Amino acid sequence: MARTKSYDHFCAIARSLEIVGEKWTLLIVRDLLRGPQRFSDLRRFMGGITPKWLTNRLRELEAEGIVERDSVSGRREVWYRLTPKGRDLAPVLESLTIWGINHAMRPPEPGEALYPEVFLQGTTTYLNSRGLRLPSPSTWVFRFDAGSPVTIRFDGERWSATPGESEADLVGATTAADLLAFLMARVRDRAPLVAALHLEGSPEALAVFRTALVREPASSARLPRKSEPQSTR
Amino acid sequence: MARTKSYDHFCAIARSLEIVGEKWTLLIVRDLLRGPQRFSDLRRFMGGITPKWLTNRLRELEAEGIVERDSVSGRREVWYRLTPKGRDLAPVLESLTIWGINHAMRPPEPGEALYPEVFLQGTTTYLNSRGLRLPSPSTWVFRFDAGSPVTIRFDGERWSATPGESEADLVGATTAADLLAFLMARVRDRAPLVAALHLEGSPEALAVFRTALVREPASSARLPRKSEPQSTR
DNA sequence: CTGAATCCGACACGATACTG
DNA sequence: CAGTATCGTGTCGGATTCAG
Repeated sequence: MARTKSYDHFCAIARSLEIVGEKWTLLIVRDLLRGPQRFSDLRRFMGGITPKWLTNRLRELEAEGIVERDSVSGRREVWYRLTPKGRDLAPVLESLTIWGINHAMRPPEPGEALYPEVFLQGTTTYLNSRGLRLPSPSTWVFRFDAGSPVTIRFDGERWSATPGESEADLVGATTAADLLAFLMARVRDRAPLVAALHLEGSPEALAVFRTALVREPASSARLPRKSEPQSTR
Repeated sequence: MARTKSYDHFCAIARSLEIVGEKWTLLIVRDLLRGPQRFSDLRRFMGGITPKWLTNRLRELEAEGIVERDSVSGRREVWYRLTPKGRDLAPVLESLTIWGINHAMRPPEPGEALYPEVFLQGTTTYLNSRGLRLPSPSTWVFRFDAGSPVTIRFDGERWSATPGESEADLVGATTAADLLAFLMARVRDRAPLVAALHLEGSPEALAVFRTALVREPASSARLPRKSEPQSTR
């Protein structure tokens, strides 16, 4: 990209980083992996990016053939979407997600932007990396007090999170903070946190959810126990 | 890291990039993945990094628990090596390598740093991603007019490149540029480039090499043909 | 209200020289 | 060999403004 971002080094990693290694670039790709987005969607999800830099990054990504602009004729909105070259960055973002969850996560700080679309995308990536499976394909929808719903799907093989609502086996109604608290807790600490998700669905679907994600405390083990700070999903 | 590198965003990717997203950081990890290195080794492989920034990055990586310093007592040398947390970054570098080879590589430019250790590391990552296999485990050593030899190994499952020399089925003696020209050529254009590798080994080992990496031109197809610029390994 | 452009200050980084 | 020191430039954040 810019001259100072060049490494002058014959190496695929260096070349890749010259293209996608600048600030914000990979976060833009992360958001576009969920589907096309408008300028203001991107701006919102990105927390503090200034419009100037969002514009710059989008132009650079366009010039590199990673992003395409769609202006819907008649409307003033501009939609940005990934090209196949951009979609091929998914493994990079997945490996960064897995490393981050294993080595760099801490509970959200007060002022931090917290979007279910974003952290559920990370959650499903992590579930895939851990090989968690359900006995059968399942679809769960989470609705939030503020913000759009998200659909989590296990297709029998892999997990995915997509924005919006689909026909679901299970529907939860909660807040971003409560869902995150549930996900960041160790499986054996989750039982008291399930209630806040307000899950609704068939008894079978509820059982599938709890079996996979919650370890019920043995009733004889109700004594308070030293809890480690480290979370284990 | 620095305040301006913070994203204030609850997202594993953002967190990871705050730690390893600054310039040079991932290239340092790339080099340390081949094994412990001294300050000056790192400086050499990195092309143009200034000592000040190499020091900065190493200190930050140390503070993050990604790199450890080893001062051999009595000697002035300092060896840097990865911690397990640092080694866990390997998938990130592999996915960047694969994306870069598929979407961002071009022939080396005149002034560009060109190290066999580095591009053979990328080559084996790419071979693994393509699933190329040999009929049996094999070890190939390449010696260079300038620079240290590199051992390429296929263990029956995966490829790896390690610095130094081991007992080998096949030994090549060549230059970095000639080996790179061979690797970047399409399989069907490689036959005339093999000679420059000066391979020595049993006829069986040579046959394994050529079968896997070279497509011999049919003698009836010797007519010149339009060549595409795109390389296919 | 969306999708930008502009000016300014902070600091990340590069180039060069020098030290224990 | 393994760093420091100094100084210039480019990248980025913050605030404001502008056009459709």
